[in-house]
Amino acid sequence: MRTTLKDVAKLAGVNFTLVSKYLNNNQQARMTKETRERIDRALRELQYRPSSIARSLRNGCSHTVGLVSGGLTNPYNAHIANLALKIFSQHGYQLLIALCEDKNVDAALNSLCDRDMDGIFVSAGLNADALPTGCPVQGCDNPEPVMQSVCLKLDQSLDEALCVLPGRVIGLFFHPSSWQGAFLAAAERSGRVADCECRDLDLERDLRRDEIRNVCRNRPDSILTSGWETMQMLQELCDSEFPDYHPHLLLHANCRGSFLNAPGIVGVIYSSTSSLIKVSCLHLIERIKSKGIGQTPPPPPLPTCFIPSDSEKYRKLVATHFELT
Amino acid sequence: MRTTLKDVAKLAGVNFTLVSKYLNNNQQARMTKETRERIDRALRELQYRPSSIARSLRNGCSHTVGLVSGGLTNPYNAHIANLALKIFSQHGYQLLIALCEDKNVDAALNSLCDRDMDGIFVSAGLNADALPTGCPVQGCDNPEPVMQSVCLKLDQSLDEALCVLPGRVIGLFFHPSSWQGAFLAAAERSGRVADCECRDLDLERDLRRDEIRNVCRNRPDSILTSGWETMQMLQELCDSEFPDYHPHLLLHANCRGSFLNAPGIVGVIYSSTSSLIKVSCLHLIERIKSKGIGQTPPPPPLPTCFIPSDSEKYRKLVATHFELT
DNA sequence: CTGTTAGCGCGTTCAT
DNA sequence: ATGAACGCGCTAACAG
Repeated sequence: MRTTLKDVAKLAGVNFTLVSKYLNNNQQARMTKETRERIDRALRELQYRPSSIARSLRNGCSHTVGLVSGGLTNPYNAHIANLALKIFSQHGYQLLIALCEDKNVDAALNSLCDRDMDGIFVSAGLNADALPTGCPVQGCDNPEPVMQSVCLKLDQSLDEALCVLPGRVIGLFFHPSSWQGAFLAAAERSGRVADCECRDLDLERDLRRDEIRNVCRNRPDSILTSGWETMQMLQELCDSEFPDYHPHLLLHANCRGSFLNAPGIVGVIYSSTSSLIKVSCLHLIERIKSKGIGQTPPPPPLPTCFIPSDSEKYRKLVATHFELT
Repeated sequence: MRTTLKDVAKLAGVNFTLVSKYLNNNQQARMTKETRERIDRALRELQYRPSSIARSLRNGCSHTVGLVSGGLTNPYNAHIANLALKIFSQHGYQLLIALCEDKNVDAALNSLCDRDMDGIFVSAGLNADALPTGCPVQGCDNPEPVMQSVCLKLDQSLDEALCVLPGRVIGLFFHPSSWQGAFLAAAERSGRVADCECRDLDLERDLRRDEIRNVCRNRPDSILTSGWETMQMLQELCDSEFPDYHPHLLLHANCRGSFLNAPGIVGVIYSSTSSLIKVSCLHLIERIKSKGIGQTPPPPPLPTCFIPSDSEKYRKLVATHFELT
């Protein structure tokens, strides 16, 4: 049997609500020093642990947020989950992870709603059709209007990047993300719409590979990829199947490491996934706390920067072990 | 405001306990077909979602299990967490992950106990000093007596392995795991206690590296390592700092991949981490369900097998992309 | 300063 | 077949 407030109260010889007060109002709960001590002693003697469930029921919030994530076998997803876990726990929230198969976010979202979440965080690259009402849902780098998201501010970086990418350039991006829109807009600004093409990458490894192969067959002068995995695949493919094809490469680097030294890379657009996640998590916490009190204005997009491969900054980025940032 | 049973009942024109019955006793709740339909309609119209918190309070169990895990940035931990997530959710349990810094498992364990877990799963390589009472705690491959665990059955594999490892052999293992004990016992059986030495690996990358370097300085004829990361480090070190040192290598492979083709490897002791986790998770679920009814007998140790590098089996293991198994 | 009371949403008797 | 009452453990408003 579980030890409850009443057990503690009985042992201390007081009413159980007094114990409750002692627990919650520790500072300003004014009572005899003597009773305070008696309660304290009983508390320790019985090793009392408040029932978080009863508290949740009473207080109307569970201090739990859900995370919709792709498989943790993917290091990118794992990195995000790991960080979210830390941030939320630092702020007194527990994190419940709901894995979503393929892109079936709605099922995961629903399963979380059945569990009385205070809020839901949707990992990068995922998008839902409809949002279950009831608690704030926070996406990240998701420009679709379905849920609130902190996005990447890419315009300036892309303008600079396009200057060093000659000829026809194909952009390979995951969906949803800020990249598609920003890339097309940058193409417009630079007057190279005819040269710029955008393709969506699939989450599944094999399909992704196929798409990259298609691009190689197309032989654009430049390729702009999203993430280090895509870049690796691309280079493997070029080595094995297109040994005489050497496009100009630019990638979205949310990581550091010596692999950035690979030939053909003319630069990166750098952004820290950790920052993005952090800002997003904190904003979700804000939204949870201000529930009903007032709307929390969405945070500004996260700045990124273009780093050409012949710069000092780039050398620093390269001179480390591989790690997601 | 949240829609409750009472709201549904009001709309359906019945008492709210009837709705409850309809929801839980779905099969034997005998009522007029007509009321049944009315309830059903109201249920859908209001999009009613039962409060899992209230249910938990009432039923005395939260259908939640905790997972104490190291950082998900480590692919091994991520692999375990990912699998545990799937298994538990398949069986109707949600998983709450508590990250533990360094080896401070007790803190993580305690934080989980404050959250009314039905059970707690402690990831591989982690051990606690004392166990918080109140719910079953399940380790995995943890031979320490602190918590119940499914371990690896290594004796036969190690006997075979020792036959192909000449001279002085050093075993490098994480702690806690079945390896230390099994290795020493095998040394005893083979009459080579004097030749066999056991060293514990640290979780932190740099310290681990240092220890491996120490071993290389020692120049044993054979090295038995635990896991692919250790093997990689070892090979990197040999290449860069001990180019003329070429020990016989045997590793605990819980993975496949072409990297097993590395020179010096004379074989692996193969085991599937997935199987270990699966068995452990299912056993924890058993223990949770049989709470008080009767003790659940611990499952038998998980078999492993020795695969020499000149076998057909080995070739198959090697001929794939890297993946944890 | 301390005790009484009500109710969070739900499931389970026990009456009707 | 349906409804009333009770309690899971806790907090907050109100009395004494």
